[in-house]
Amino acid sequence: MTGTEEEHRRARDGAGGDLASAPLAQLREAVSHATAAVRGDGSESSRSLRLERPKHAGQGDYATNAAMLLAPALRTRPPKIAELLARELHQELGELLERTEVAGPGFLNLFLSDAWYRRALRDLVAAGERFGAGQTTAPERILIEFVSANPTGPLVAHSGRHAAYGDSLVRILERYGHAVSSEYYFNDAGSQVELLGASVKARARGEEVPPGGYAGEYVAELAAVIPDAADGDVGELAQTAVELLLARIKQTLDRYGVHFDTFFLERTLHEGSPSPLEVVLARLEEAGALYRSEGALWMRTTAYGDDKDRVVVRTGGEPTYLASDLAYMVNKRDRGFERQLNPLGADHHAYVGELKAAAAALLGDPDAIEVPMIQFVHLVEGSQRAAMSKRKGAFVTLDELLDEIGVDATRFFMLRSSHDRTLDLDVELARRQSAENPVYYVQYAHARISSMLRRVSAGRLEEASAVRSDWGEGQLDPAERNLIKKLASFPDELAEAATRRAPHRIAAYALELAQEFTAFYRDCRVVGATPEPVESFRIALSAVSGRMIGTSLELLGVSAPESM
RNA sequence: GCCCCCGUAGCUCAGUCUGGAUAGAGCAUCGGACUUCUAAUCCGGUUGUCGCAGGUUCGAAUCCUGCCGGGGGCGCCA
Repeated sequence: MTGTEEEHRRARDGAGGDLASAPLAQLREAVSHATAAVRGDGSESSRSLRLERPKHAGQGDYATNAAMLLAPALRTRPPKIAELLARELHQELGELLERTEVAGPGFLNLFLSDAWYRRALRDLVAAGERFGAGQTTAPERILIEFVSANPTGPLVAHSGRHAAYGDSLVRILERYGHAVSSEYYFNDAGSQVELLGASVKARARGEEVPPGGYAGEYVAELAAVIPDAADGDVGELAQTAVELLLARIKQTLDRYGVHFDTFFLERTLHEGSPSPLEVVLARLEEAGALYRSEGALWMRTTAYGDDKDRVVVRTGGEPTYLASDLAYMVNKRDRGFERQLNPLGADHHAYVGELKAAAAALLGDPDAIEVPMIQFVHLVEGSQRAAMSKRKGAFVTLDELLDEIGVDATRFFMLRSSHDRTLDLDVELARRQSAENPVYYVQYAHARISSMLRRVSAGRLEEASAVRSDWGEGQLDPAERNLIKKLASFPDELAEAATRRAPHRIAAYALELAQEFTAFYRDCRVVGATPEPVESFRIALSAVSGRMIGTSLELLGVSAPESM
């Protein structure tokens, strides 16, 4: 299957390999060929064969560990094998490879010629917007459901991490080549919503909210806004309150730049006869996955890998959250999504086992659903931990956070560290020293490129950005080479971010790219550089850099200003 | 008690999945650079028991085991 896809891809992009991931793909292919030649058979190269960027200067532009991997099979010392690889690579790459060097325990360090760099930039220009896009060899239809905060209050700061993570992942997965749809599961049924209605009514009457009810200031506001709340029916009050809160949540998300393809109402899983919920329970019943105990209906999730069985219908006849999720899971699959992503807060981690078991039972594969754990955000005020708990309504809303530090800084901070790590966000620092935020550094690099290119005439820019190879013969500056290498690594970074569901990789990349560009800007005159081919080369390099910084920021949902 | 995540520079974090060479950024701090291709920038200095201890390996921040510390969770809440 992937074989024919691969062939198709080659046919489409020509013999030079996939343009969208060139030029590193070409280099990797050359190493792969050389490895096969040295091994003496035509077999596929080892998956762990790597082409990496050495950490230290003087160790080449790229290095491969291929010799060390081949050593056991060939029963030869790695340095010896590296020599053989070097010979093959020189033959394959010709003038593109300046020299090689065997080093350390058996690394083969590759020093690429300026011809290779010029060709790399030419490929980057030719790939244009497609660079790094559509790399996956196995496109999937993916539904990612995220935030899904209960409509019982405004979004809190922590939801901002979920929203930024999910939205960025949508963008990353789409660019990687998947068909992605985003969804907000809106829990508008059940006891929590009922309780909200009761809380609103109590507030309208000037009474204390019921035990376990919602005491936040927004409840009083709702009570004031809804007509006749003091005498209203609790169920109707709840619906009205939920609608108002949903509108507010949507408004916040909109401001945050997060857009959902669908808002899915839980209520619909309970409507109709038989309802989707009843259908899925009947199906599980038939499969012998349900049993009755202590007055409740249980699902035998332990038969599907969970560590304990779970209640699906309570003693009182009310379905649990899991029951709705079972029906929801089937609904998603019936809409054609073969993979479901469902990032959850770390406080829900105990729920993962149930979801995996449900996927095993209903979708035939526990991995049809993935549940990335989003760790908490601690808002810090200087050295004090700000109150993030929902207790007594004392929390920081996402809107308040956006008021404080802005959309771009919030999104960047939320995304720049790994989602499975707790995040300390110092609001005071972000507010007071916003000019030193990394996000501004990246944006500034983008604005600077835009400004610089505005000085170049349209014709000149077009000419420089056309695919050409007459960029001169002079020696490139190290900063130019480093910048090109950073640009060339984008497809790998995108692949990493997509397959690991890790948007923070893109944030790190954006920062590194901005740094490399700034170093280039410092060391190399662009506009007015002489001779003409050098200026042309540098204009093209700047234009590609600007586009890649813009693309990276777009994947994060952060704006890329033309001027600052 | 059991389960999950985390522990890397004074602070905030990359790097861990897939072991590789002298462990990286930003902030902070000290010194320097604005007649500029935008100084929201740049240059230079300082900064490490990769929580601890074993193990596997030619090689461990990375893999395995145990422990310590922080956070979260543990049948009819979501």
